[in-house]
Amino acid sequence: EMQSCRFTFAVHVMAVLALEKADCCSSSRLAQTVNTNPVVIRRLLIELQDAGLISTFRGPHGGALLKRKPEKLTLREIHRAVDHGSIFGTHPNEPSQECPVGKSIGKVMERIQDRANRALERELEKMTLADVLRELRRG
Amino acid sequence: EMQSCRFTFAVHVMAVLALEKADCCSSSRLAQTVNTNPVVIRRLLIELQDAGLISTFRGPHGGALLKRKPEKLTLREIHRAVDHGSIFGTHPNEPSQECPVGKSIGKVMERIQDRANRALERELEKMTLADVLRELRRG
DNA sequence: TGATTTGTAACTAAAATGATTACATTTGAT
DNA sequence: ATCAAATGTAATCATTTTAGTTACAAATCA
Repeated sequence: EMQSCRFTFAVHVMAVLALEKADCCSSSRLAQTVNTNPVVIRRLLIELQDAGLISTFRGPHGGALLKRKPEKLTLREIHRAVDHGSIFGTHPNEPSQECPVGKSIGKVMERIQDRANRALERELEKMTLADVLRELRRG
Repeated sequence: EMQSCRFTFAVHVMAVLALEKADCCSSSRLAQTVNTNPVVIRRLLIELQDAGLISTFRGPHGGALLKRKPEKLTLREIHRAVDHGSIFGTHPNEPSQECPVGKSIGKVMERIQDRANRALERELEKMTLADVLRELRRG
């Protein structure tokens, strides 16, 4: 099903930034550890910055900095920053309005989506970036 | 992000089958209400059948039949039948093994995935096809 | 002034996804 | 037996999504 690695990339990047602490980390260095292109990283950093999770700086010794303690940063926040949209897709073509199911399934699926999304976010909210660092240390 | 409408299609189809009760429903009729091609529906029906949720029959007056009471059929079962895979994608290219984060991030993300998936399934398990029918009736 | 880095646009390549066509197979009715 | 209706299934197409890439202007600091 849906396969975007944006959230995975974002968690990876945030973990590196957390380890660097006060040292700016350039998109090139981040791209190296993630093994992708710096522009892909920069696009991600912009969204993390818009969400208030990091700051970025231009010029020599520029790069990205974590704005908050890892203990106070949940995976839900990272997820919301980079992964909009919802878990399932909706009907690409409008279903038949003559059929009682087709007529109302849209609204019903919307509610199911909401519940599923909230359940996902509740779970992600239980995990912090500090938890990720802890597990990384354990290998 | 990920956008497959297979789960939405499946819930739609199952709701129609539930309303039809003992009458077989052909892939063409289902395709009409979903507004897609019969083959798309047939491929879906095969997976629902493999999961034991419906039976299909060939020949004239053939089609699909619900195998279980809607009250005893959770959305989780429908989801598992048609939507394998996981919520987020993983690194498309192996991250740098020199970086402590790159080295272990795979395992860590796997655990996060597991937790997220389980949370999603727990929520879907709380909803039955009968609940969907009830909401459809309310409009 | 020059080196370094972000921000951003434009484009490419690959993968995923639904839609479509075609046809063999099964089944039931006449 | 034959015919019509339906599934099962392979092959292909078109669209969309996604990551990756190139290029360059803008900012920043030494």
